[in-house]
Amino acid sequence: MPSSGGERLRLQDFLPYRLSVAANAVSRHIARAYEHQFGLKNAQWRLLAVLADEGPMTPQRLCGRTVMDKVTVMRAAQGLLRRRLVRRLANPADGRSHRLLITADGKRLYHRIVPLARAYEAQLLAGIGGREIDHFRQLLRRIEQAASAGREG
Amino acid sequence: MPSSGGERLRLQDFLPYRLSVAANAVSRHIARAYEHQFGLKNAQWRLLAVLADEGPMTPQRLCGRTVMDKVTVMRAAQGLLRRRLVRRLANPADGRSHRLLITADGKRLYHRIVPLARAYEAQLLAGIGGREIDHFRQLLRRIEQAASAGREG
DNA sequence: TATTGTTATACTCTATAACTATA
DNA sequence: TATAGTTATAGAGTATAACAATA
Repeated sequence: MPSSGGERLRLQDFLPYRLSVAANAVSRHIARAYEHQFGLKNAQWRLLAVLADEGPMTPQRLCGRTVMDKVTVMRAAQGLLRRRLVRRLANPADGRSHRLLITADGKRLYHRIVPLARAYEAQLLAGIGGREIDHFRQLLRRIEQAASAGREG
Repeated sequence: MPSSGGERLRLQDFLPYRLSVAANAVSRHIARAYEHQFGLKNAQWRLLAVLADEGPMTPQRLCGRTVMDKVTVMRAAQGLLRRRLVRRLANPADGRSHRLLITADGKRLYHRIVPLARAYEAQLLAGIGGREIDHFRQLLRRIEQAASAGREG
């Protein structure tokens, strides 16, 4: 009988652990699939999706929208630029900044991936009711906010 | 209006993305707190918790119990060994293998961390009912299993 | 001076493979 | 030969800091 006295904690029941394991399994699956089928890293797929859905935006704003590090966004953008899936839009008013814009090629690739992404999401949630899914999403958001609260990055 | 034709996907509503963002925020918080207060990396904390709660076990089994890479377990174990928080138990029947055993120092440290871990978990779930939490955990497990299914690695 | 983008450096976790010593 | 543990190497994401160009 290990750890006889004092408090104990089952890692298997520790929410941060379960959250991490689940998220990693999902991310790893997607990373492998999209890398294999489309040559896109996770970070690149995130950028492409945001640019396709929300229009041109600066690298700085992309960091916020994708919750990724500045360096990660930089490297992902460079890969997408090299493949001509996005291009730069200069900012006449401010020579320092620019916006990234998805190209026609980028949109085509994006529209090939969307159905697969939806299908995988459905597969993850197979057999779970719509109300349950909504509720799950809400709790996930609350946990995310609780975890993000009180950090000034 | 970006992405006028074809299917679109809001990254902000894409479950794998939300899951990843939430898990990363939680993991980052813990990593910083425990690194700062106890000098423990996430991987080291996982090992310590499993060894404290489940008793001595081989590195191989630890990989399975913590869902971490072999190399990650190796490096984490080396750190814990260096600090005498765990030690090796030789296996007389098989000279190749051994088990890792948490030491008295390791247990002391573990028992200092447990209340903090519980408190943080409670903080993440503040204001959420017990039944809701159970349900959330169930769905998380289902998603994890759906994501892990069909990989032989 | 402050900010945008960029590069450099380092660290963690992961992935693959090679190596050792036992079996 | 196969396996447990170990080490080497490389990649992705993160964190910090430095730098150039512009404001």
